[in-house]
Amino acid sequence: MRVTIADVAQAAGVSKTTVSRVLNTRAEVDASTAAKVRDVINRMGYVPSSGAVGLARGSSRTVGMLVPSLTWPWMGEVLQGVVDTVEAADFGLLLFTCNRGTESVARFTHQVSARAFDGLIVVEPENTLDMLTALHRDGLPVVLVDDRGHHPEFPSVTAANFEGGASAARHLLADGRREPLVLTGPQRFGCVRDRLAGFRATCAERGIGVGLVAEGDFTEADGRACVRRLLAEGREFDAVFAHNDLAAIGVLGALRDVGRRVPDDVAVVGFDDIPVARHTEPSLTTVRQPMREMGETAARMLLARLAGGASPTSPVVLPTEVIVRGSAPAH
Amino acid sequence: MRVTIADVAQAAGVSKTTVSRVLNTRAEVDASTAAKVRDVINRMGYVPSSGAVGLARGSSRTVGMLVPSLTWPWMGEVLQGVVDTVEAADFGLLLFTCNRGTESVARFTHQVSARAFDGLIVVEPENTLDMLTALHRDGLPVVLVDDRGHHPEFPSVTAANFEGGASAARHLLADGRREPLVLTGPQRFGCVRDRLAGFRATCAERGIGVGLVAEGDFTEADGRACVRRLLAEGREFDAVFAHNDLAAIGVLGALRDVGRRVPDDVAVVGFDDIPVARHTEPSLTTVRQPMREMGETAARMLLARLAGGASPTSPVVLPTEVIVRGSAPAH
DNA sequence: CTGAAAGCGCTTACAG
DNA sequence: CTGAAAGCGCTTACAG
Repeated sequence: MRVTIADVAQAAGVSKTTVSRVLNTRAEVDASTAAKVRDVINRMGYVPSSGAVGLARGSSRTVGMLVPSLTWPWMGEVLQGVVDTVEAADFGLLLFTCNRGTESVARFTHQVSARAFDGLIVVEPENTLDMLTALHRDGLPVVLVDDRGHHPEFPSVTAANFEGGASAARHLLADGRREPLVLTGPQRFGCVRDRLAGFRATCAERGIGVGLVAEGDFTEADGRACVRRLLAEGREFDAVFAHNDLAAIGVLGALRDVGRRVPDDVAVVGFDDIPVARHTEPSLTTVRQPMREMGETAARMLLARLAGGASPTSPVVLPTEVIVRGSAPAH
Repeated sequence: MRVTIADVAQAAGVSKTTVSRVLNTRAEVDASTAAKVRDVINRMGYVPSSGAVGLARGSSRTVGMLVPSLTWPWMGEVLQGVVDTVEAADFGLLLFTCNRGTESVARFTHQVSARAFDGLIVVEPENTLDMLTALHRDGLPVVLVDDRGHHPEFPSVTAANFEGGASAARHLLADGRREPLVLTGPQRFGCVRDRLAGFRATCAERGIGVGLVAEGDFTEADGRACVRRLLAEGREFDAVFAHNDLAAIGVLGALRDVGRRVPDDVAVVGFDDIPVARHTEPSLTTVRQPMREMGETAARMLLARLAGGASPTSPVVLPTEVIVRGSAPAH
């Protein structure tokens, strides 16, 4: 059978209390006693049961992570950032998705109440916000990785959306573009409004109006359809700022279909810098969101909170960066 | 404070034993007693502590998953398949990576010994195989999602690599191609040898020799370099079968660079069907691996094993499928 | 510096 | 059908 703290105690000729103390490196233990115990521990290959420790201490050294979907193009980077940070702190990561609606949410809340983890990282909690608010008020530490909404109730990390939009505008204007189309995401998202506002503000500074703004839904199909429709209506533009890369890919497709050259006739800038971006034809210039860093930051914030620290009351904003590729080269 | 089984027992006027029995839907409980207890449970919002249950029962209703990296293009699909299956069975999923070498491995083994989970799913365990073998012999149920090696010791799920290679050959031959180049992955991987063997066997059946085989390393850069080098050496081919999509993308790039037209001059078939494949120029014909289904299958196998069932002794092989796109159209 | 005992919140023989 | 008690493997006052 597996070796327990009692086995170690017996083999070392001390009490379980003493073994526990050397395990938790309490100062009070005599050096030679500690050495002896450590020796036995190593010899027997003893590792404390995480379940028992958790029960006794009332915490599990585990954080939960709730994501809407694991197959979104940028999710892997966020996850990797979180996992790296959490593992480095010797915490476990319990992963949940809520892609199957009510059932998943119910299952998830259950896990929460079961105290399976000490704190929670949530990525874009669109349908789960009410539940999260309740849990948070109930004492569960929560950190959001979230660009979509503004949720002052939670500590959160987000990308510099306003500045990202502004940098897209600067890039296009520097290239001499004067008639931009902005293809936004759903305008109910905070990130969308911020990206648009940043783009507009910069254009306004330079005396350029943004006449053409279309609301999309972040999908490739929609990006393609939208550009087709506008061209069919006779609208003209020499640049497109799409609010995410998938939509930008749809834009590239539509432009190719109708024979407009990118970037000669129309320059295209996306947002996100998902892995596909470097492989489109032409490759996609885009405003990069530092997804991995966002995951790392969220995890660090949560761990700090669990260690007793305070959480920032305003969102932590990470910088974006224009990645220049073929679809909108430098001037 | 949080409500415990003792609180429920007291409020319902029964013993903890009885509460536990209705919790675990044992038959012996009187119907009206059970109803009363259930009522109290709902009213108090009681959920058993997973840690305490785990300790008492000796199992955690949690499975672990160990992956080499979370940012590989197809990992999200595997993960999603595993998570969906595991969640549906009311198990938790503890996620680990071993991308930081020895340190991560050590940390991970520690978690295992701590009995943080009941069983383990491992994706492509290149450096961790010795450790896994030890754990498995020690009684930890393990299932592999693994195309790279052949590990008879473990239950595993894999894609039909031989047949996948054969189908790539059939597709290219049907299109009239007669001089294929095969750009393999590292030949120490079982999947690579199988894909190559399947391709060769089908060509041989049709009387076509495979004169040109190059060993690559699965990266885009290598795929590009390899094709460049072969062309510079004056080698000719009218088709490329790359053993993964990333390498195939490199191939497309190299061919474009030197002005060869795809698919007119050279047809290209990849392997995997990662998300990028539909967005390359031309879009990539590829042999699809059913990543999500592989994740689901592995999870189901592990859960069955944890429920006391036996595991299949030979690998479970899931079918591949040729996804026809622009780089190698149907004849 | 060290240990006996209680406690964390459950489950499970065992007895009735 | 129901409950008192022991036990799962730890930690932590408390006493010495």
